[in-house]
Amino acid sequence: MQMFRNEAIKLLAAVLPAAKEDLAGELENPPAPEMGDIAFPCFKLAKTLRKAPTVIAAELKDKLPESKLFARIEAKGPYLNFYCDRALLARTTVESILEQREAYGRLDLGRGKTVVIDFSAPNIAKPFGVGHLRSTVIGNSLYRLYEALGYKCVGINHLGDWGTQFGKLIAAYLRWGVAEKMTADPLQHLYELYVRFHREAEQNPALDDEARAWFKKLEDGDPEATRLWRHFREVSLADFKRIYKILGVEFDAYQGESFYNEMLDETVALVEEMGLAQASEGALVVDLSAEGMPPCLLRKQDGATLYATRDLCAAIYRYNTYQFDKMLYVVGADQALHFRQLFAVLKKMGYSWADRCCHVPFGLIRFQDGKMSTRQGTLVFLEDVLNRATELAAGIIQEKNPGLANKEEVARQVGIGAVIFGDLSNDRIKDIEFDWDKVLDFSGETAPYVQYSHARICSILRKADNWPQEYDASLLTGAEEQAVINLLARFSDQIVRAAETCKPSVIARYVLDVAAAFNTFYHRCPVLQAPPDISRARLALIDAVRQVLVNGLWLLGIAAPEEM
RNA sequence: ACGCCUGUAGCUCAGGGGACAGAGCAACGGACUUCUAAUCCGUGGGCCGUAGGUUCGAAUCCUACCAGGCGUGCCA
Repeated sequence: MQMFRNEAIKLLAAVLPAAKEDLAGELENPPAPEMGDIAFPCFKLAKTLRKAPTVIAAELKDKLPESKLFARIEAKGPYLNFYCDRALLARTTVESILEQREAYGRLDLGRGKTVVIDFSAPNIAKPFGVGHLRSTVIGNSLYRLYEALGYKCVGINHLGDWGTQFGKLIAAYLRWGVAEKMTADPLQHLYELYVRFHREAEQNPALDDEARAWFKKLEDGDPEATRLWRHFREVSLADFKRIYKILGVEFDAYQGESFYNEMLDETVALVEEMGLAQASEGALVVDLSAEGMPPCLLRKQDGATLYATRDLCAAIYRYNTYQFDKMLYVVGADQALHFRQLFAVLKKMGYSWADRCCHVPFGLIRFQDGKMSTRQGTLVFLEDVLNRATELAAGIIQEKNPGLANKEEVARQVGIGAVIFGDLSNDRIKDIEFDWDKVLDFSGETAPYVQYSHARICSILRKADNWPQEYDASLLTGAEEQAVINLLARFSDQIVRAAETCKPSVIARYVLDVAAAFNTFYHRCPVLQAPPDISRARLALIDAVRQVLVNGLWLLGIAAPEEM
């Protein structure tokens, strides 16, 4: 498609005074196939040329030189519409997909550049809830998107393995902990203790002081506190890794908050040396009133550090380690102010790379009755969601395709794919109301819909076993075929847009569009029963669709089973 | 009180200056001797939160207001 766009720009530049780059920005995608493949609106020329846009479009049509890339170029009202040579578009698109395979859609815009992605970051000693799924799957998808554009990616899991909550947990464990439960199901027990702590602290505020004291002890290296912390961390991490394996998510580094403990004093000292820190109400803060923000707290009254301190330290450490060209923080929108403060402090410290740091916010998952809360014990465990989705998928397979060879594996892929897709298919900034019915709905705009389309293609290709792989894609000129090809040709554009906006939903929507166009084609155009030359061309086309679906689902972190 | 985000079909959401505003779900009506019906085709359904403004052109940009969510120094 880029080839056709460049040609259109070349033609226009030959008859218009405008620069090629400006023309490139003007080109649009027509809303309907009858209107061609590339459109050039003439409104803006009306002023400089002092003519009506419709007149300009008509005149341009007559003036434009011939091009063998376009079947025709027509003026439709104020638009100049370019109609690609359909046979040529079909050939170049299908052939390049089948040549490039897994690499189709990839670009090298980011060659030599590094992007650090901070994502998932679950809190140690708390179960992995559906809330943490968002950061995990969005971050994982962004990792793959940037990688597809040629960037070197560094995925960091900034585990919440330090902070006041450990004081609470230690206090709670020492009061109410039961060793047998801790051995049997450590995460469940820790969760119960955490919930109980918050419930009892409401009646008994002295508990909070006790927790703060334990955290201070932990920071000061108290052996008892350290031993418990280490144990909590160990059992949690083992559990998280199990879930990441189920989700197919990997990290280049697990550098949690505790990782920076030894560097904290140094960082705070640096801020102080720069004269940016000041005492306020017993705490140490960086004043940000000039930036119109509340101050950023670096030390509490008792001298203990805060979240912001460690994030500041982490940012500096990461720049020194990776010299990133971009750093993405995939963290909930409720922390927007924190990141604005963090970036403002970095800027005050004179780090020019502060502008390369970017908060990628997302909306909260909540219930009808409000926000999900670990403290109140209203958490929905991710694993329960994944298991129920998998069971449901297994049930449907049993009903529709009982002879399927690796049922459990496919049920996992479909169930988990549905959960991931449900999270990625809408704009990340929007809040999600958690609804079991919706999570467990496998029809319509869902991963199973896309996976099913893929499986259907695989089924046809299996039946066409040993087809000669010789085809003439220029025969693919039917409306359904062209609709599919038009989408396939625009895959790279969507990857770029998804990465630029940090919105995996762009790819999710795209993959749905491709699947929908394929399904329409499937119902109207026989593949195996068509005349031999058409049949071969259509086999090539559906193989291309299959490849784009696989590549697209990969970018979302979703598997594409060949049968389901 | 202030700041940020969101408001589009009954429900969940696409579209984020350009050609008649689109899907899915739900409802109703059709299509499985034919490549997997987790599918497809069709019908109905809209002051794009409200009011102004910018523009040749606004669901899209600006302002104000309304509604909801989130946040606003010792949680993360």
